[in-house]
Amino acid sequence: MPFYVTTPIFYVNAQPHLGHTYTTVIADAARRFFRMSGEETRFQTGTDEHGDKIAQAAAAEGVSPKEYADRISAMFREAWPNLAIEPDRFIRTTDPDHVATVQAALEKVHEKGDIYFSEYEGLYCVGCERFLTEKELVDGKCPDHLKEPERIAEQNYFFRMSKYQDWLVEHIKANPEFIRPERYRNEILAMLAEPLEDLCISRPKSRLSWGIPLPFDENFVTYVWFDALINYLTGLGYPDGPDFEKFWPGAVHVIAKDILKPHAIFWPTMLRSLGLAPYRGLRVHGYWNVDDTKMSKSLGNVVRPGEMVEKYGAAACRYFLLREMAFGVDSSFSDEAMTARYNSDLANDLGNLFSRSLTMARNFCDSRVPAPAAFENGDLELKEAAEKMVETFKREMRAWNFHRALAEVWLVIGMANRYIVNNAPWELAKEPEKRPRLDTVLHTLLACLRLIALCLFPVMPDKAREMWLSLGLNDREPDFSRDAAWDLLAPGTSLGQPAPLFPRLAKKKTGGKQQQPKAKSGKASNRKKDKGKENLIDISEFSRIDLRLAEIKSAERIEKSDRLLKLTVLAPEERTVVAGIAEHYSPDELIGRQVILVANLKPAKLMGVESHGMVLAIKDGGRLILSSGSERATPGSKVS
RNA sequence: GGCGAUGUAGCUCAGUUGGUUAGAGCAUACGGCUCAUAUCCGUAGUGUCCGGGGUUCAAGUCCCUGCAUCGCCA
Repeated sequence: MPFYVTTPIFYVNAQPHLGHTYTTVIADAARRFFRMSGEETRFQTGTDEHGDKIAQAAAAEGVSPKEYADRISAMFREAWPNLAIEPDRFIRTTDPDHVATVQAALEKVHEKGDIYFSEYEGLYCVGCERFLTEKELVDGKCPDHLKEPERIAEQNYFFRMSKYQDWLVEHIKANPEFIRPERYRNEILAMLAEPLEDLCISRPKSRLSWGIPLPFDENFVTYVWFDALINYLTGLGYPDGPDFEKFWPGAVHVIAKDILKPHAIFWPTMLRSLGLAPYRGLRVHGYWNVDDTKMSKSLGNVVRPGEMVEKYGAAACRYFLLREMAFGVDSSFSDEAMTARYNSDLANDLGNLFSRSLTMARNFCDSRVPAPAAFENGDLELKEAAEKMVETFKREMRAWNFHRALAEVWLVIGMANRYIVNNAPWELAKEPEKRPRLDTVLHTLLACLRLIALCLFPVMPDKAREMWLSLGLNDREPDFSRDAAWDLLAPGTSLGQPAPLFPRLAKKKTGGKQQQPKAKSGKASNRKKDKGKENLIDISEFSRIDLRLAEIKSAERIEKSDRLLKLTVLAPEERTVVAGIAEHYSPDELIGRQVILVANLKPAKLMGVESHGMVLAIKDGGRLILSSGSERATPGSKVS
């Protein structure tokens, strides 16, 4: 069946980060895998560009919404080629064909009678761009934006989603593969156990003009989901395009867990109303934390794909993302973890395996594929393991278990390294009568490397091609039907010259201590010396603490706490900090004061309020004195 | 508050339908090799499988309960 994989279209209110990168990398890897499995494939990603937030951000910059969207959208489009990500279509919700498709779809659903006009009254938060329920409010304010929502009564169009609820429940129950992993399927079934409300799909133009006008009422624009989700159809040329019939039955959407509900509930009911089959599958992944902390702008720990690729290269980044995260659950990124994977898996195990193999082929066989003689048990074991690897790899990739698929490949990489030591080709090379054995061993080894490279194509296309070419194979896209046989290396073929595939990365230096290799005898005494200095920290340890000047914008007491104040500070971005200073300072006298803030402290919830940093103060007996500079300075200035 | 997930070695995790002395990788220590990117190979470990109770000839695995962490819903 043709395979059509999509990422969500990413909202242009933020620049590409690790989360976007992961979604897009796995979509690309999956598409490469299915293409190599002989399927026709199509892969689409893009950007979502309408809405209040974009209009406001553009206004703040003094540009038009389209100009603003152009700029951010380009950042996404330009980020992907650096990671060997090759979508067939990069779609934008401002593309003319998309606007037309949204309107056509709305028209159709409207004609069917699944859209109705009704009044809605509620508390609207401009920041969230949505109505909030009373229960969501904290002290009458939106907990995310710390603003009181406005009470708005307005008339809007609604999609009769509830009409399709029973059908959807049946469909999910009848198709275990529809939503995966299973935890998310269960979550959706739990949500569907309650009656669904209909979906508001419009905003009056008076309040929001940056959107796609409703075809049946010029006074309204389409609100988020009927605009965004339709992109999956637009890209195939719905309703008449030649690709639509071919690819739609094989549609697989990759998403992060935050947009599960729209994709698992809104979208299938919309498709049903349109008279279309539901997509084939939804694949839901978890979040990437950074250094075990939520990734967030205010913490300044956002990982950008550009920086990551520059540091580690596209292949290593793709490998890490696919290997490190168990699909579906949250995982953690850190430079330490990345470096460890890079050095141990890529440089030491895989890279060195290729390097030593090609070197031996050069030294002992004149850089040509040798002809094998009789096989021994050890040879056959490696062969069987490599053949099994290909099968397991295919099975796990199909099941979206990328980490397991890769673990299987590395199992065989380990075996190949052991195979070399067990057979010691350098010993065989010393005795001319062992020539046939030497040839057999190196031939077996190279055949094994060929299958390893084959499996790695979807994961790291560029490096896999390097491996492939260095094995003397021709420069065409390999696939699993033609190339998965064990021995397709013609004796006599010339091989590439050995070169490090993944040069080792320098280990992170901890305070320069490890720069000098220590004589073994000196080790014990060094340790003792270090012990005496335990309380001293190195300058590098200090520099990990991000101290900044912050200006207090507002302050309020936290209910039921005598000591805590909730502060909103500028540093330079706005953030919420909880400080235990209520017994020493009143909220009023704090406004406008400048203090020193630990800006990269792990966020913590205190009395229900999440604090993003710590304000420094001096304890003098019973007194508490807030820290500050002796003169005023720009909020956000670094303290060092 | 309701529902659910997770809890296994210092770290990250695997443990299929209950079935020998509970595994892998990383990290650590020691030894070996020299083809290789200071790489590779071997050996050595450490575990109250979150606590408590139960079912069973047999429980990391099934049931009940408590705790912790996380998620979703309200």
